[in-house]
Amino acid sequence: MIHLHAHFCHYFRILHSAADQTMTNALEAHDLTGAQGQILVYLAFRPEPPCARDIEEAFRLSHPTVSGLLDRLEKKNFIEFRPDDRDRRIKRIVLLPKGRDVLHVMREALDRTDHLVVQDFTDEEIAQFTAFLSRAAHNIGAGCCKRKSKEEQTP
Amino acid sequence: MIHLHAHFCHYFRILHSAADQTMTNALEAHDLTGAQGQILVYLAFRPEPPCARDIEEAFRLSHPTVSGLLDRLEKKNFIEFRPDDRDRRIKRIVLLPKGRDVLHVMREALDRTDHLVVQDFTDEEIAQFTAFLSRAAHNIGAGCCKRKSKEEQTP
DNA sequence: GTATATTGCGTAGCAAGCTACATTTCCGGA
DNA sequence: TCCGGAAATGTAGCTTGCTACGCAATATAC
Repeated sequence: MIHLHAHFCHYFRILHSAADQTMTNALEAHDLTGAQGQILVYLAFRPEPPCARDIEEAFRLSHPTVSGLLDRLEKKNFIEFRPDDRDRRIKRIVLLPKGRDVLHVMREALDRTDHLVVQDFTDEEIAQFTAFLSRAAHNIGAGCCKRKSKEEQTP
Repeated sequence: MIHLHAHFCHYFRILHSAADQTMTNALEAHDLTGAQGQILVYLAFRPEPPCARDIEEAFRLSHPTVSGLLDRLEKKNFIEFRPDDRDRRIKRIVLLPKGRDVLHVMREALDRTDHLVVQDFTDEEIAQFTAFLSRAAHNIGAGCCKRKSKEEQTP
């Protein structure tokens, strides 16, 4: 197939779509999608239960998107919401045992997908590719966030 | 922001989402989205009006996705459908003047987005990054297509 | 202390991706 | 010729992404 359309956004869409489907297929048996699984991994990594806002920043997603993901995860009993003691606006998101049980499946799926992507890369090429992706993400993301992230507030 | 989630699928999602939004913002004044605009560019590049199936293969999209995109483009009069003389199953997709008029805007938006992504890359780094993306797309796409593409049929 | 701004979340409505299934048309083999 | 499989498209229904709006609670300014 000849691509005169080999712009970056073309590659990004194809890679995202294929990686996402690979993840989703791997998790199908557990009634999870790729996006939902990634949220669970994030929850496990956080020492304290985060709120929806934290997830929005970590994944650079809008809050209705995160809200929908969390609603579906709650309906399926992977997580639950817990009110915050100090701030009644906040709902803390708590990983439930059912969510914890699928973490290893998630991590395996992430690793296997990564491996598939760079299956014929040398270690050095993987490092270069990762560095390029990180720089590109920074380039395209710089200034796109409507709101400063909590860490870089300059009052 | 520290990312313990720096898996490839994480980068791919962020890059796709940001590139797509950049494109969509650039085209907002023309009542087009990024995905719709890319279809128009593809139509202009084809010597003969293609059918929906061709677009599905070129963009690696499912046919309901393409069907929806084309429906919206038709409603907005960027394209029209023309029946094929020989095969009554096929609807040829014809770029209308209104569609042709926005091509330069589209191409500029694509180029500007590309430039944004690699704004601090050297020419050699751009070439390497592109090569990596192409290899990754091949790696993750190999075998993912339910159907052989027309070119590589081995009867 | 009160008025205003900011923040966190909810919801409506849309686009774009998917699977699964149905329908029409074409093609090829018996 | 006819019948069954393949191919192109249509449609239903889901997830995931978005913007734009509204509301309640907190934080800040005066």
